[in-house]
Amino acid sequence: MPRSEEAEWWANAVYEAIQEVPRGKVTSYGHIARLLGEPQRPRQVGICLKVLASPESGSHFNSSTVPWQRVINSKGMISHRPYDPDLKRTFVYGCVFPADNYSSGPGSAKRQAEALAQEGVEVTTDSMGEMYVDFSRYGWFPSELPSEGTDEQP
DNA sequence: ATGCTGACAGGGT
DNA sequence: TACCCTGCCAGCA
Repeated sequence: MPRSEEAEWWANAVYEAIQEVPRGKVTSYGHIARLLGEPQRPRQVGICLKVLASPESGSHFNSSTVPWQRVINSKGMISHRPYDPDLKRTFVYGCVFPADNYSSGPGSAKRQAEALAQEGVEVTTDSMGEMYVDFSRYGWFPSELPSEGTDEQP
């Protein structure tokens, strides 16, 4: 979880940007980073999603208010969520958070695919078991966030 | 303190 | 095409 003020700002910006992704569309971690003017930080976008709160937490941004399922990697693939069942935690990146966290932990990649299918996005599985979305049909890659650019005040 | 992990991405070989 | 390397950065061992 973000602790410093800057990290807090970043996480909130990431969540707000993701809320702009329309239902039935998908974008990439890297694109969210570019929209926020930080093209070098796609990983930190993934981190924010990983620590996204559960709805029960009472947090403003949580897995029911942020369409986390609409963010996939640049190859159009639903990213893996490494998980070590023996450790009873969702892998090694610092924060230990509950394995039943809806948007992360075991099975969350499948939940992501299901959530996408539910909003009309076709998810295909290749011979390796990897799940893909076709960006040419469902991709959302605007050059700017709706709020910026056209709407600047002098 | 140091080293090493990642829900990533782009460039180089 | 398929790796490999390099930024990126918070939190454990």
